[in-house]
Order: sequence, then C-alpha cells, then structure tokens
Amino acid sequence: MRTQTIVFENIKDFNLAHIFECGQCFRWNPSKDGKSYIGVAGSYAVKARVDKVQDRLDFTEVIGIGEEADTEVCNLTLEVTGGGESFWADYFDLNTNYSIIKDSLINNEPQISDAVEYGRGIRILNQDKFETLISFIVSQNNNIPRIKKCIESICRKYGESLGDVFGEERFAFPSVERMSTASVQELMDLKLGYRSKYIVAATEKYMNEGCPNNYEEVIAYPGVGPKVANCIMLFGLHSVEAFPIDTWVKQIMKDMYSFDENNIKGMSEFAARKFGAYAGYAQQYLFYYYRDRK
DNA sequence: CGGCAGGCGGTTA
DNA sequence: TAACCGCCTGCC
Repeated sequence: MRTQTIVFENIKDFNLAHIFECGQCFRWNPSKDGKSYIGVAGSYAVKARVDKVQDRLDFTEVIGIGEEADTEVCNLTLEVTGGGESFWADYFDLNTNYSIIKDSLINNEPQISDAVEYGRGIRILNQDKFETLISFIVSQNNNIPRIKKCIESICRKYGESLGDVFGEERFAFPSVERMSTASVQELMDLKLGYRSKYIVAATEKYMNEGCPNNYEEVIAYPGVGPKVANCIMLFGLHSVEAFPIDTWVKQIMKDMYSFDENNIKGMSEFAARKFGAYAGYAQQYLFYYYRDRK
C-alpha cells in the first residue's frame, strides 16, 4: 500500500521508546532498522522516526529508537497510510506542553524527579476508545507479550486488512460492528481464555449504549474492574487525572511511600492529593521507570 | 512441576 | 467490606 509522509518539526519532550514501552498501547513494535517504530493507529498503519535537530538548521541526524532526542528539539517523521496532520498531532498529543506538566509534578513531589527524568519523552496517546476498552479487558491477569499477541489475533480475524505495509500485512482494530460478529467460542479459539465472554458482552454493551463517558460507565462494563477502568479512562478517554494501580504501581507505592500493598484506596487518595490533575502522567513516569529497572 | 503476569467476578464471613 | 478463590494461557 502507498504511504505518505508527514513531518512535525521542532518537538520537545518526545521519545518513541518511552511512548511505546510505557504500557499504554499494544500495537507498536520496533522496526528492524533500529531507528523506527511500526504500528497501527485507528485504521492506519504508520512508521515513526525521530531526527535530532542540530545547531545548524539545515542538518538533522536520524537517531536510533532508544537514543535520546527528547529534551532536545527534534523532528518527528511519519510514513502513514492515511489520516491527516491533525489526526496524527492529536494521536501523539503534540499540542500538549509536557515541560509544564513535568515541572509541576516535580515541584509538588521532588521524589518523582528521577522517574520523570527517566521517562521524559513519554506522551499519553489519544487512542480509539473501543479499541482501548477491549484491549485493556484482554490485559487483565495477563502479560504484555501475550496481550499483544491476543490483540493481533483479534485484528487479524475481525479487522480490516490494510494490505502489505512496511513488509507485512497489517490489520486495523475491528469496528464495533465487526467485533459484534465474534462468538465466545471463536475468541476461545484465539486463546483469549476466560476474557472471551467479557469481550463478547462488552462489545454488545458498546453496540447498544455507545461510548462510556465517565468512570462509573466504564467500570460498569463486564470484565472491567478498578484497574482496567482507570486504564481506559487514562488511555482511551484521555482523563489524565486517572491513576491506574497495577501490580507494579503497588510495588512502587510500597517502596516509595511505605504503603501496604492491599491499601489501594489509600494509594488512590494519595495520588489524587499529590499529583492532582496530572496523576495519570505521574503514573506513566513511575511505571516506566520502575518496570525498566526490574 | 508450581508460580506468576499490567485482575475480575462471585462467594463467604 | 474485606478476604479469598477460580480462571485461560504461556513462560520460566
């Protein structure tokens, strides 16, 4: 399939590895060239690359995906099968000033500064709501490689083919309508396990009621508890005050603030008080920092 | 083999 | 309301 190129210039606080490895998305992977990530967002395939902008305005250097161009000014180059500039600017949250967010977090809680520095190129993506709902139902009691495999299987079976892009066939995440054709047995065959019935029921509910708009509506979905609901709020609805508490965050809160690991309520209240409207960003910096150190 | 991985839903006390 | 338990699967 043909692609077009979109370039966003002079971006700060942006690092592909930080963005794609901080637990918010499941459909991006490093490309073999070591300088790009390839993914699918919405119904578009995309290859993303970052160039570091040097002192001379006419010279840029393509850097590897693990390298640092995030506190420096950089350019983001996207090869995409569709979507306009505004779609991709929104997807990558390019109109948000992360320097302000990071300064605010560190001022209110100096103990978080190492984590913020470590994940300083993180962006909270604006992902499709239905995809986020189903993906995080799949994520429960599950590990990342298998979550990615499960979601890829769903896309392959029910999603629209995007044709051969960047070396292999890519598939969009299925629409609600297409997903509603799936049976529990079919999903079991895709190795989704006991989450299969949740996915069928959640798709049905979404078909009937439309997109959930707040935490109470999200957690009312089958297979969605507090942790998954907060992930959907943060990653799907972009409610950046949401603070998902998973097994990693429990460990972090125990280590940093001596919380009992069962005291979820206490951790939530602490996060709301300490990080306020930016709790979701704090969660991402902390999660990425601690998980990478294990 | 048991334990565990970005939990949830149902049951029990 | 808190504590416990079973659950699909894959990997170590």
